[in-house]
Amino acid sequence: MSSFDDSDAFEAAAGASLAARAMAARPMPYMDGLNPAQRDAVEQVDGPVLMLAGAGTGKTRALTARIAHLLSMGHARPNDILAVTFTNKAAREMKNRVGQLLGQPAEGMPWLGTFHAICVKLLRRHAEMVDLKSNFTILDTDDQNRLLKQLIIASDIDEKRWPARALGSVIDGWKNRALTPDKVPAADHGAFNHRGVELYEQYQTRLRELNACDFGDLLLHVIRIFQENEDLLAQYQRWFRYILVDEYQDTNVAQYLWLRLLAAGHKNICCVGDDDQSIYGWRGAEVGNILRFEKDFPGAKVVRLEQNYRSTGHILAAASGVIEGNKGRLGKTLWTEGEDGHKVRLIGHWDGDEEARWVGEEIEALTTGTSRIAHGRRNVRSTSFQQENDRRAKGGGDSPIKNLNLQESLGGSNLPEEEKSDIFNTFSSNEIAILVRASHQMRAFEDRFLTIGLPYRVIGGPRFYERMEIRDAMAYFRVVVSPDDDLAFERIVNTPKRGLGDKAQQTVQKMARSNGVSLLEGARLCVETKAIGGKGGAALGVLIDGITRWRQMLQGPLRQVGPAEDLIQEEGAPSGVSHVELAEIILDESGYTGHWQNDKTPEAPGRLENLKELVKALEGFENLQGFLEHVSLIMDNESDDQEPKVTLMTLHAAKGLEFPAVFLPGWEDGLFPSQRSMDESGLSGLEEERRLAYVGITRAEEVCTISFAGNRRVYGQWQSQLPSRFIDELPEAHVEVLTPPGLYGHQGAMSASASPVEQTMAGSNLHDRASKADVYNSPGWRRLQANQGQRTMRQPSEAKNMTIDADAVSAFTIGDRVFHQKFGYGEVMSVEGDKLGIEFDKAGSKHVVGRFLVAAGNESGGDVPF
DNA sequence: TTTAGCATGCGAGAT
DNA sequence: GCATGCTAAA
Repeated sequence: MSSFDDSDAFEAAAGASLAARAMAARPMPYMDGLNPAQRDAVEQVDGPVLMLAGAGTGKTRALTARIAHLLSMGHARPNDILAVTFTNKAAREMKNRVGQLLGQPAEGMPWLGTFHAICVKLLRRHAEMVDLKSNFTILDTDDQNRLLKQLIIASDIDEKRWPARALGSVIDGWKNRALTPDKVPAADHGAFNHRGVELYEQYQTRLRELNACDFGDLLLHVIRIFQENEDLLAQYQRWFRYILVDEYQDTNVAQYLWLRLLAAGHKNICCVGDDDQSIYGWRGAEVGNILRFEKDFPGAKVVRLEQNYRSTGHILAAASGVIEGNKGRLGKTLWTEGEDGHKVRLIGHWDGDEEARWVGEEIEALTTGTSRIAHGRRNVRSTSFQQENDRRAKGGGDSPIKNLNLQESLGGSNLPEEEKSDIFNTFSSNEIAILVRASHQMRAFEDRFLTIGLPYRVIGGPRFYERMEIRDAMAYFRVVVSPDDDLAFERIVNTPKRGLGDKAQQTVQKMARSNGVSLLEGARLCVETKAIGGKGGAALGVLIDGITRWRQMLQGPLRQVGPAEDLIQEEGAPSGVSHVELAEIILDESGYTGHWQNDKTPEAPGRLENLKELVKALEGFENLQGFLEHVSLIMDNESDDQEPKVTLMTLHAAKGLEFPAVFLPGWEDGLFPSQRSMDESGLSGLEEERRLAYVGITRAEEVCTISFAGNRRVYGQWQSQLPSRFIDELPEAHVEVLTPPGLYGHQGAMSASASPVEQTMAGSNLHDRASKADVYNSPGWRRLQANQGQRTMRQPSEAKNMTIDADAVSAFTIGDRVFHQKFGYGEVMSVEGDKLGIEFDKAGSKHVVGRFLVAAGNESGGDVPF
């Protein structure tokens, strides 16, 4: 515990000078430019405060100003403040911005972080109170699933019918609700074929044996420690004199309990959030927490931030119109001093491909200034964009893995000068985002953008550390650092392939179990006793020798991993090998790098690239132990490429972001709102979807374009779609209905038979929906319907075939110059069916599927269907 | 033991 | 439509 006291003293000193500096310059400079509501939220220092911050109302600004205020007015020292966020990104951003307000980096805020990071810190100190050692490992979802799978199989349950993932989410659900196995209510006992609770219990036992915990445990263990040790809790209550919580609407029951315990004494808790942006119910968030705040904390002051600095009047009005459909809101009305701007644009398409094609064309129009919208674009909006850019330019962040996140996810910071100069006449690609409900919707857009050569980036998907190669590499590091890490050993023992299949691995398991040793030791015994012989045994022997050798190369006398701040690198490592070099050696000598070098699949170069990045990331750490300590909590996936690109992501991923131009495709009932959401959660599911719609619209600063398609392929099957009910809820006065020019009727008649699908499009449904809402009386809407009425001839499947034909491989012959999104320019060397052999200028020779290629230097022809 | 070929089933995804 | 995971063959 001594390190705790020491670091506090140090941090207090640092904080005092922070505050002094800020004060010396001018009293309360952080208040500059705050509106009255924001000031209110900043100045109400004591007692419970709920800051209801609508989208784009300067929430982070107010929150960081509040921290600056607490510090510089002497209410608190940096280590007196507990500030929790959900994501590392948010924590980083808050740190940076507090630092900026105070004129120097806010290094000394030890308790600003995510719920999980703070819990890790607490739990390392008090691990023994919950039967863990302070060097416990944190399992991620993947580890968790493998462990659960073992338990399921051991219990003689059919893993096919009852997959580990399902059990994992059941258990996570319980942990989100702070339910330990003994507290699971009877109503839930049927879960997982009535074996859920029993398996949950076994799982917890295994975790304790492995000296490990999962993400949920981080919170639950800390809660238990607090509940069982009044004195300790009281101590922390005194230490954390001021508590701030970001995105309070996303807290789950466990987080709520955790906060309530800590705030119980002084009640100086300031929660910031927006009930209208609660979109994470499916992962345990309880909107109820924010709705109940005033009951939970009697006498709470509620401040509403309603002045919006982001979006135009029409966009705000459209968003407000939609969200008003929800019941049980705390209620806010966003307003702006800015212009009304453009109305929200609405457009219908024949099918998903046409929607993607139209969006692609519209983006080209926006970026080249040929769109009507782009003309006369004024220099008004960009306060927020500008601020964001400034912040990023200064930023860099204090993250120890800088290399991986030089830029925030959108990469907007370092536009070349010429881009900046005309940014206000047209839109840069960086300023445009396409936000989809489900990630599979992205495919159509990716295909289209690759075809027309429009640069795009996808946000989301697997994070860096979730990638196979990263997890493999980390497993190697883990085995070297802690030889007892059986889960890691299992992962790497036959990766790359060493001829050690199920049977050999079972032999190792048995050997380890009967001797009561780790798998690594068990494997050693297997080799020594020739229990595993032949080729496999030899390879295993090589691996074990390698691990032993690498272990000796670890710097200094091996110390078990403790709290990160206790890890002090010792000078003059005996081996003379830095941990970065060691990492390279491990990956090389294990054959792992070679494995990917020999791999001919198109992903292999990317994976090698990722491994390089991983090694680079190590530079930011003192040693391997320190790296592993932090990595499961903080690695993220942000690339540092500078080229302006359109952003493609899910609505969920877009929360908290903003873009001058936003496309919201796929507004069709069943897709959005999602059928599954409504089936599972009924009205509350629908309301969450509606909040998602609200989040989507409010991401847009200037131009918001909603679209839907009449036909869509769902799991390979064509389905006719109805426009989303949320479209009916858009207030007419703020919507402009577009008809895509030249989109319809260019195909020519083919067959007169009208399928049910086409009748839907042509006939009553669209029309009924429109007239029922009595919204779309504009000429554009009528024209749209009329045009659709004429088009009774084209099968969706035929449309698709035509697209394929036009895109087809045969478009390329040997000798053609081509472009590939990932590998760049190259020349066609061979053609085999849909696979093309390409000699790339930079990336060497590869086999690529034809549809990922674009004819180079031929943008206008050949590659564009129709 | 590995891998090729077929059956299966599908949401959003921080920590 | 495609990724995942199993069974059959090499």
